[in-house]
Amino acid sequence: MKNKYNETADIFKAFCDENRVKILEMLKSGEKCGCKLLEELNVTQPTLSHHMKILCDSGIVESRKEGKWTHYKISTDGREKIIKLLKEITSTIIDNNNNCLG
Amino acid sequence: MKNKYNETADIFKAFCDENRVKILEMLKSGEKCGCKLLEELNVTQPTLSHHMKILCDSGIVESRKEGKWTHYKISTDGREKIIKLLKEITSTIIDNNNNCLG
DNA sequence: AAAACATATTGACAAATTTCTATTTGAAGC
DNA sequence: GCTTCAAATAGAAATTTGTCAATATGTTTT
Repeated sequence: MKNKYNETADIFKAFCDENRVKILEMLKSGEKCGCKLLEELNVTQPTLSHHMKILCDSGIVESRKEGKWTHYKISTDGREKIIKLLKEITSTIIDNNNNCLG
Repeated sequence: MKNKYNETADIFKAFCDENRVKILEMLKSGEKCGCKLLEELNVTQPTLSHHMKILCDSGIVESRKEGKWTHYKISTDGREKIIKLLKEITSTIIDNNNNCLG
């Protein structure tokens, strides 16, 4: 059964694997297709596909199909939501106003 | 071998377990001792101890020993660092200025 | 239609993580 | 010193996750 704690946990799973953090770094410079990402990672294609699914499901990455390619990029919208979520789950009654911590 | 990707991944592991998210929620209202947290979670004491170690190691929680009790609270400092880290690893060349998205 | 390429899915296995029981450490009170 | 309580550690079992090989799906090109 799914609950909000679980859903939050699943979102942050995007950031708790070494290869997924590497993928995010590769996407810093902009949109890239799967085959390009695959070249720079020491994993097989199905493994990459698995990681891309987790990244997309969490909302931090969005994909765009174009012919036989899938292009991935960091989602500005997803990013904002996740930053907001992190602020929420770590806020306290003393500092629960989701300040800009810069 | 440890690298920066790994270290980042370890930090976000704090947020990718249901029970740890619950613990953070319990700490929203302020400092609590381990035995208090234990009352509200359906886990054994060694399991709680394990989760508290992961939370403290990531920097999001800090502990204070007082007699036989250990008091835990969300670390304002750790929180700021992790929010900053999340912004960094999800920033792009278009939006790499770590804006306040709050 | 067939071949080539990019990606997704399936199923199996290995590694990591979560959880427990049992035990240990350390502090407080009798 | 002994008991009690809080927390940590060790070791084992169960579950989840990451990975691969094999295969399937879907698109483009010949």
